[in-house]
Amino acid sequence: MRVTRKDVAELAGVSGTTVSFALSGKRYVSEDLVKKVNDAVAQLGYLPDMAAKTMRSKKTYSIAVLINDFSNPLHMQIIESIENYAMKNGYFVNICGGNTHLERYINEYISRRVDGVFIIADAETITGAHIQQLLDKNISVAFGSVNDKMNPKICGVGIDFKEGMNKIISYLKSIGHKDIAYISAHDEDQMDERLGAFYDSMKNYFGNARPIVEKGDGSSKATLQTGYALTKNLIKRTRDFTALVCMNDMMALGAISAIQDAGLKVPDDISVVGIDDITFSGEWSIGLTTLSHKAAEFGEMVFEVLQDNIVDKSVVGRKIIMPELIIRKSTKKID
Amino acid sequence: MRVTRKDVAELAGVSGTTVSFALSGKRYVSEDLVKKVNDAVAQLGYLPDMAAKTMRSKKTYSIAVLINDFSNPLHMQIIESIENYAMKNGYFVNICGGNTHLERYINEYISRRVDGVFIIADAETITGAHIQQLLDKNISVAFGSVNDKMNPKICGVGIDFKEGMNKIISYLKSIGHKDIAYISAHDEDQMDERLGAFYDSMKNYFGNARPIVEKGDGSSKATLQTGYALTKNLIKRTRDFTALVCMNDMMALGAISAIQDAGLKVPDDISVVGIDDITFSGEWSIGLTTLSHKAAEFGEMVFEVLQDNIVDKSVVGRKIIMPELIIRKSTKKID
DNA sequence: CTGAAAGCGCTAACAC
DNA sequence: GTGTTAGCGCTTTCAG
Repeated sequence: MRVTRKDVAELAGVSGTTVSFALSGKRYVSEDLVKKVNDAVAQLGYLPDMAAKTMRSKKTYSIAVLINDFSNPLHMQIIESIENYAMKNGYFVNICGGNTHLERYINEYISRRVDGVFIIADAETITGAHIQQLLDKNISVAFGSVNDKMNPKICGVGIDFKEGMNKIISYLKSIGHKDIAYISAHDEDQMDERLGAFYDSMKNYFGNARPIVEKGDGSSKATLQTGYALTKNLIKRTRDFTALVCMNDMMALGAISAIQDAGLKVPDDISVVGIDDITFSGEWSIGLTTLSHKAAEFGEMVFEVLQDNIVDKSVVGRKIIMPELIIRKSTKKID
Repeated sequence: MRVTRKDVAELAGVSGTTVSFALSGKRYVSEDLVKKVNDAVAQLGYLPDMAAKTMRSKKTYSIAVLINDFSNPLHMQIIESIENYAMKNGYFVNICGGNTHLERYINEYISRRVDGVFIIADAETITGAHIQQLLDKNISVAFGSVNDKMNPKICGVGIDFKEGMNKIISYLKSIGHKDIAYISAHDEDQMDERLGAFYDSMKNYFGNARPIVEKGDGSSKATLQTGYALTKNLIKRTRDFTALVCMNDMMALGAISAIQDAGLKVPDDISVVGIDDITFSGEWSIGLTTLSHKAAEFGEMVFEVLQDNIVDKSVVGRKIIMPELIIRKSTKKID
């Protein structure tokens, strides 16, 4: 049924070993035989059996992505990019969703010997013990964030929100804004670097320690709906701002909608800035000014740190993406 | 390093064979020994080696999803659902993107012995020959659509757009609309059942063989931007409609934006209906009335037909999802 | 009722 | 330069 190395060897008139080495190049094989082997491979349509390879080498050339929010377009863009680079390097990508079957996933990773795992899920339910199980089995782990307290064996690619927020605020300042509000779905805590960065930036650029902020309760998600509701409340509370920075693009879209519903115009009355640069932010009719995390680069880096660690466990990559401000039409100079 | 079956056997004081059968249940093992084995497994934290299993059984308990549009939220919802059911049944999901490396992917599928492949990518570049390669190697194939001319060995889950469109049009009729327009990113051809279904429904319900339709050129994608542009053109051309059906939700969102820009209101002046029910359609401030394909069910069915075919190649499942109209706030009764 | 042993397809010492 | 062979960890026939 299946074409095996042995078939190739027979057709080429050489030993199985020679087929192996001719294909891998790990030891010299005369040109003559290499050609014979290649011909036989082509003729038979031979494809190596990964399971057998894995059995010997203990490598699968596959990584897993653990994600819990498939509806976040940014996550999907990152995964698309990871997959792209993985494939270029001969790796396969497994996708796993939700935090519900976490224990199961960890076991599967071990059972199936994935070489590495990228965790983009909200880390709440993932404990150090889970991670340790993977590391114990020599499986590389990368996070979609970076901080000082992280287990030193875990790789990571983070985003420099501080600098990113500075880019937003300095840009708004440069076009004449100084009363800048912010909407956040979450309350301020260690999970949300964005809000902290906003406070810092406002202090840096304006010496304003108490900027206008509208926050959701602990349970709200950073959705369009939340953006709409928060902005509605915000406008009811005060109109003392000319620019609104939103925790992410979806919320920004909701915010724009709320602003328009209130009879105001974007960007004429209020400039709106998002964060994330998800695909359709650029396609949006208004054209959302937003902070891009460069999903394609992000994905490439994730794959890079993972692969480096897979190859050599002593190399633990920590990279930081410098976000870039994409100026579109939702922001406008104040006269 | 790694705990193997042999270790379990030694600790439990039985043979490797008994460990196998105690775990698989494929032959009787005395309760006594089963307990000993289970204890040893727990104590050692033994996890089977999938590669070795695959080597014997020729099964990987994994399926691959081939997708070319990660930015389509509906696709992601479907994948999330597939993954969910796959995991429940002990399967792993591989994700592969883009049509660029198609040849590579096919080879990887064979090399890695995935049990099945679900193809949700636009089928343009995927030829019958590609599919045949997979089928030849006993790999199951499922499409995200169904039609009569399909290779009889390929499973599929389709959507009944005809009936779905009837639901839209009959609903609009029931609330007093009769001048109903449609925007489509693509021109009419076999790839786009939706447009054809619209013509049919309009004829059925109103005897109108030439309803108002605004089409993009062959190259435009069904994005928010396209929806905006088409609607703008449409409004410029005619205002002789009270309801607008859009090829998908993203376009509907663009349409709403264009309608508002034209100084009209949704749903007071124009009722808007989308198709797909992507996640944030419900979260949208306006609340989009849309046709749901029930992504969760869709994913479950895809996994089901795949698994059935994996288990028994003579079972080629073809299922049809009956879409459901979700009525929200973008549509309104005409007085 | 349980164990021994062959073999899945591959790699990499170890021969020659 | 090339070939022989011993496993990798598992399942399953065949013996007992």
